[in-house]
Amino acid sequence: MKLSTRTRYGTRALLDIARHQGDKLVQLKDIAHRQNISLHYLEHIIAPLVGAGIVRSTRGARGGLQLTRRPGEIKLSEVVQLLEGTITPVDCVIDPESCKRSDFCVTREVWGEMKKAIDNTLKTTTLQNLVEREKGKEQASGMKSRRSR
Amino acid sequence: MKLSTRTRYGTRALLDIARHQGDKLVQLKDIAHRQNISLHYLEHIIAPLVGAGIVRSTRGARGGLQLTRRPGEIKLSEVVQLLEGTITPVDCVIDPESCKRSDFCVTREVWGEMKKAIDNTLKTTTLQNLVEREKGKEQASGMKSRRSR
DNA sequence: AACTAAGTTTATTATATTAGTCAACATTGG
DNA sequence: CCAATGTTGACTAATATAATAAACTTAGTT
Repeated sequence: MKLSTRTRYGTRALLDIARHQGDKLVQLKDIAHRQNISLHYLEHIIAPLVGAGIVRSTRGARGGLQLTRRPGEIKLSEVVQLLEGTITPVDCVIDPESCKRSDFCVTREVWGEMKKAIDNTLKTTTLQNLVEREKGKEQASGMKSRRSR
Repeated sequence: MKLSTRTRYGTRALLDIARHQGDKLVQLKDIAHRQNISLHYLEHIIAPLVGAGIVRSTRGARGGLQLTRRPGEIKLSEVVQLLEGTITPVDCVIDPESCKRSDFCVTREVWGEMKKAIDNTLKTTTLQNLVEREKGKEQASGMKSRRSR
């Protein structure tokens, strides 16, 4: 019952883009460095996000990545779907045909409820939420060690 | 993000015991047959449940298995914990030391909420709930095809 | 005591998934 | 053109999962 690193890294990469968006494009290289993820691996992770149109990539010098929608309009459920595929404790929950017992199996029902609980968490969180949390955290820790600006 | 078959088979095995408990002990062989699970594999799955004392096994002729508590007192969260270990989308949620970013990582918070949602589902379901659901289902399907008793 | 129906334990194997690396390639700004 | 940057596909290593097999132990039954 683990999320793959694809999903975890990918989510962090998107959050990183959201936070560093400005005039310039955000470069993979920099994301990799800031997030401490292998550049090569990150390339593979970003690919499906670009493919799905959640991220736009610009090649060549001064190229880089940018989000195509506002962070508040990107739900984690969508991100996870793209990187992890449909999340489910068991296949039969999304594909009853995959098990003969589906019709009468009650454990299947519980796993279905589990999936719903998960989906609900992801559906109600956007990249914007994450950005705000991060800002909040930075401020909180900054107040302890530094003088206020 | 899948549950292992251990957990799924194990849950079904417990449900099977709960439903077939009576004067006689429930035999592994019969569970394996009814649930369509390899006997050998089932042995491995039952072991930790016996070890944890949720199930008592009696050896020898006429031996078999029985629950040590009433089904209403066995939560799925406990069963899953024994078979799957602690369920978590990412290790850092239960062990902050496992990642340097734990202190300031906001994706970690979301995965934590996901875990909570999962735990909550499992905490609120008992074997007894499953037994009742199963009985309900059988009755419902019986009404269509058979005359009532 | 011998027999036998269980459950127990340990090894082994096959397969799938995941994580990660490497290298060649394509595009574009300057 | 050429240097910076993203794209793609092939490949590998490590790990986890699922399942099977076989030898072993225990405890009723006769």
